[in-house]
Amino acid sequence: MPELPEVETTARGLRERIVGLRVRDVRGVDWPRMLPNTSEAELRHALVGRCVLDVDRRGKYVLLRFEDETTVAIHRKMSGNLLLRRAGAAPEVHTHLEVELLDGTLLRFVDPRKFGRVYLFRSSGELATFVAERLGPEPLDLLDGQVLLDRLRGRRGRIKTLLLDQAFLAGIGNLYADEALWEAGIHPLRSADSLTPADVQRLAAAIQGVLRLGIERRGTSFSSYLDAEGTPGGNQDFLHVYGRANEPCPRCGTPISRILLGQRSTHVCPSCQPLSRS
DNA sequence: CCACGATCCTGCTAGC
DNA sequence: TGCTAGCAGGATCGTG
Repeated sequence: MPELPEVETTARGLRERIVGLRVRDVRGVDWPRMLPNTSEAELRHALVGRCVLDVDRRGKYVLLRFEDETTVAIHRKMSGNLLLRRAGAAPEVHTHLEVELLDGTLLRFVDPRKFGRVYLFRSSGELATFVAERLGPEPLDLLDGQVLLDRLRGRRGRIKTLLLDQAFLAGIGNLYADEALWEAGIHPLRSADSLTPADVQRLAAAIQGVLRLGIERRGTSFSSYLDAEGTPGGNQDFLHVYGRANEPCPRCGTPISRILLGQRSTHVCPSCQPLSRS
């Protein structure tokens, strides 16, 4: 599941390879629903002949910035990968979009589960509106205990639910939420207003810590994540709780439990992350 | 504001 | 061995 560190790693990989290249062709859309606000024909018309100016990330979206304020935003959801291939590379299954650049490089959107989405924006205003409607601040920018405390004020929902809310903080998903809460010693079911300022301070530091380490290790390949070159990340070997149900907590040895929050699996050390603060 | 359930998809796994 | 049922999971939407 690509979350902030995986998307950041992909964006960096793409930036190295495709900035400055012009689009020759756009093709291969076999699944119209992945283009909620455009079509293959419109996408081709918007991109062919235009140069890639930069590749950015906002939340879990990769942003391909082209000339004339044209931006393509890609959300990979669970199983999507953005892969660079050399000219003439053999086709691969589950490819739902292929962008050919002038030097022959192919950028493929490969997504077995078909949950991923590709959006086209024709002006920076359109993109800004889209982002403002659904994404909160970037956790790696200016997030300290005070900022997080301010954002939590008045919120009484479960802390993990809030961390997963992209409008609250952008880019955190199930895996890094569990890791950050373990790091901070906070139970995922705690209500936001039960957190002390010290809890919030630790949580802010933990969020930044797990995300930074995730980026340093080029992402977590827990299921299907690959970077732009098709290489898995390295962070899966360093997870403390995610996917480690019944294994000993690395801090205290208590078996990690797996509980459900909403419909999603949540991993917690019942000893390091007590539900009632006593 | 908050919780919960349904929805979208398909590869994988557990169970028979 | 082969089949099937059910799960996973981010975001969105509807209901309570």
